[in-house]
Amino acid sequence: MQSSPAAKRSAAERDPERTRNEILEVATREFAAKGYSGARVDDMAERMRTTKRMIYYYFGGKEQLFIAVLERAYTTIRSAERDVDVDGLGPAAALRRLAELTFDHHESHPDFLRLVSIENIHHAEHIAKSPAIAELGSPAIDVLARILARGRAEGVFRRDVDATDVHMMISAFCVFRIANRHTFGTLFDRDLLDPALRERYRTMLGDMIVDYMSTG
Amino acid sequence: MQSSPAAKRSAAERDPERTRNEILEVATREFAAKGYSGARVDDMAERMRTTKRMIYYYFGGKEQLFIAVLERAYTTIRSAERDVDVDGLGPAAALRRLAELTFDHHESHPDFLRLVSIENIHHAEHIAKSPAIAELGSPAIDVLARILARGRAEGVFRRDVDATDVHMMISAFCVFRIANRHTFGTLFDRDLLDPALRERYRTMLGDMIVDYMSTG
Amino acid sequence: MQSSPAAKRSAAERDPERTRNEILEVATREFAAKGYSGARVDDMAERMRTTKRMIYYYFGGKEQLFIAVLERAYTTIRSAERDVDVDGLGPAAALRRLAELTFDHHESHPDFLRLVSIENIHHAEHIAKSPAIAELGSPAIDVLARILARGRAEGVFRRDVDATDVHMMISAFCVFRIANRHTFGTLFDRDLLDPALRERYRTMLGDMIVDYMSTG
Amino acid sequence: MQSSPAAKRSAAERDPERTRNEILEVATREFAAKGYSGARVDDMAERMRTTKRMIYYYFGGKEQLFIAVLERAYTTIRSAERDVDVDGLGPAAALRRLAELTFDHHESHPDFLRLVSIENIHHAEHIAKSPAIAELGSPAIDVLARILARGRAEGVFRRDVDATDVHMMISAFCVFRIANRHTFGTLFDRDLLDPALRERYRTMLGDMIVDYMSTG
DNA sequence: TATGAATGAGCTTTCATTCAT
DNA sequence: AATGAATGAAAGCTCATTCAT
Repeated sequence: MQSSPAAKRSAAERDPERTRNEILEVATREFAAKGYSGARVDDMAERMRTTKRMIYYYFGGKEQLFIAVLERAYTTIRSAERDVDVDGLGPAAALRRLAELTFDHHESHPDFLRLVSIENIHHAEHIAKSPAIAELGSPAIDVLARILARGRAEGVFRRDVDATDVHMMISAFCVFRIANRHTFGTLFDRDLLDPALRERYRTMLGDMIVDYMSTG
Repeated sequence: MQSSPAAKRSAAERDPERTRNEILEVATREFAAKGYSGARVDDMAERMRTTKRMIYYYFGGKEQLFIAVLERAYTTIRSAERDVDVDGLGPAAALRRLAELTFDHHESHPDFLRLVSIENIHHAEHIAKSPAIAELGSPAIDVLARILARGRAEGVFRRDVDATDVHMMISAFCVFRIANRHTFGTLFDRDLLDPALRERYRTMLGDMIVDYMSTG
Repeated sequence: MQSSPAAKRSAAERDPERTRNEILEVATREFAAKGYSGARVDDMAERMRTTKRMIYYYFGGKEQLFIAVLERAYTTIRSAERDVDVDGLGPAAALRRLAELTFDHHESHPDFLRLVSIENIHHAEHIAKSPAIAELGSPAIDVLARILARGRAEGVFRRDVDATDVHMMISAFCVFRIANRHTFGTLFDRDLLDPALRERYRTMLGDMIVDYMSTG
Repeated sequence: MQSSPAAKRSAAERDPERTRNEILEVATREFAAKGYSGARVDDMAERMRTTKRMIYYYFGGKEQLFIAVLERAYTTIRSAERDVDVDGLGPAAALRRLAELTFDHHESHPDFLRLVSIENIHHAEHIAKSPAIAELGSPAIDVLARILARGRAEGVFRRDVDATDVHMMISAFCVFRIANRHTFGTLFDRDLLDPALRERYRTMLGDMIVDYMSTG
């Protein structure tokens, strides 16, 4: 039932940090691929150098493991948001740059959005249990708020929308492309992630958000 | 040992169509609430007037039941799309009307979008198995194509985008509001489905799509 | 791990009542032998004609099974108590007869007292969850109360003790002999259940209780 | 992952005797509370200043720890029995005094009797493995034998019973009150350990044993 | 004398499904 | 057209214990 531990290098060579990380990596893939309920602890174990027992040793259980996976995923995107540099740009260009950052991050982290979808299916009950995620804040919204203020001051942005709503609009576009890829592709015969279409959608996003902010 | 079927009215009073429908209704709620893997055939049975055995009798198994649930949900929305009337309206107003139809339908059918999210988690493998869903076509895109052609002919729409992409843009906004409600609400402390915000988001959607089409 | 069900006669030949009873019988032996925590559902299953799965089908879980086992055991002894006939006897003889009934029942139902000991280790939490056990009442105490009243009326019993305390005194003697058999035997080198000593202890019990009631 | 031992004072400050004692104390409580099989080595460790590893270091395993716990408990009661002073008393008073010693000891050491019950559930297999416990002898029976001899010589005790049986009779009463407290309380709605009833039961015990010995 | 990290074996329970009429 | 009883297979999790220093 369980692959012989003899066949695995002895417990990740007693490097706890590495073991922990390997578990998180494998778990991220498994949860993203099959959802929270569909994911199998046994299947994860089979793809690790450790045994299933270690998952419980390090994380306590399937649910806590899922929470840890979410924490890692959110930490990564929040960190990317924090690093965005829009200082030298005008409001419109800055807005476009920020939107593209979201676009790019989601494209290069397809597992992240799957986890978010899964978490929504479960009514966000797991992130609610993670103080760590709440503490990450929302750098994107902070940056956005500053861009919007500048744009309004300069008369470039004529809409009076708050940063959270603009963030929602950007996210909606980026998230849909990834999260609804499969049904959309099947029903409308268009692969939203076709590399040939990438630039088109990236530009469309920037245009959409800049047009919206500039009109009114 | 299963709850006494004697307590349940004998097999939906021998009305097969009604029994089938009740199963679908209960199953829709259960799948939407817990996902495909998280849904429990036993739990569904407990909420029915029939027994679990009937689910197998009528549908064959959990997967076929899920496919039937998806078919019903897609049939409903396609039918709403087919009924939209934009004939007397100018291109911009028609575009807005169509977007609002999607907005309204998703808001009044929250289970539908949950099912779509779930189906995406499962790589759309179930709708791929349903010829019925493919046969429904995509009325919204057909209507949209006609609106866009008219708009371009009248010089109102200056963007050269195809109907599928515009449909994607509209859907992205509407879907995100519902499907990502829980994580968004938890992380940014804003309930996207707050009735007090409904008109704001509905208008924002129309503005967004019309602005985008009119600029360029 | 699990003995092939093919080797077992098909599901107790579809006789639910019989299957239920067999499970209870095997479970009584296993719980009595190893305690609640020490008992293994797997071990029970191996001694049955059914599979482990049936235990969950019929009883729901290990705890509910234990409760059902207790219910059966208490039902049996209460029934024996209800059947005692002391009508033609004088108070002292009746008292002795009742004490001997308890003595005999405990001796012929060694599992019962082990279950009671186990239940006490668990703070009686399981019988507290069983309305069925509470409803059995305590026939022994009712009978005893009548004997004591008669004895006092006739001047035979001079102690003013209530029935519950007399019942306790009788039970203490009978229970100890069975429940503490092992430690007592090991420490004092006397097997309290040695058949050769049976009459001696049975008489000792009657003498003890009659002497106590008659003095004062 | 185990609670940081850094949070615990380093190994009981390098006082082996103290560490050993703390382990025994915590283990006594845990075993008494949950039984041998129900007790958890992990739970004990959590209540100690040392780590779980030390249990194995000092005692070897769960079973040896339980044996050590029993040894400590039996040593304590045997010591109390050895200290009883009945020299200036007449046989009846001495007998009563000895019975009360047992009554008092059991009342003030509730864990002891729980351990004895638990050990009986396990067929006394652990004390059988402990030469130390056998070597403790049975002071109570020795004292009792002398009292009985005196009583018979003086014509006060007319029953011809041996000391072991009298000890059994006394123990039965005292043990039942503690060991069967929970089921008795639940079933007959009487808390045998209610402080208000203490004197009543203590007197009842003395009367019972003296009456019995004096009659015949 | 002490200890942080790791773990094999086995536990209770669950789940979609089928048997037999 | 319908159903009560049963179930194989596997899931998540726990437990006393040992490894390696």
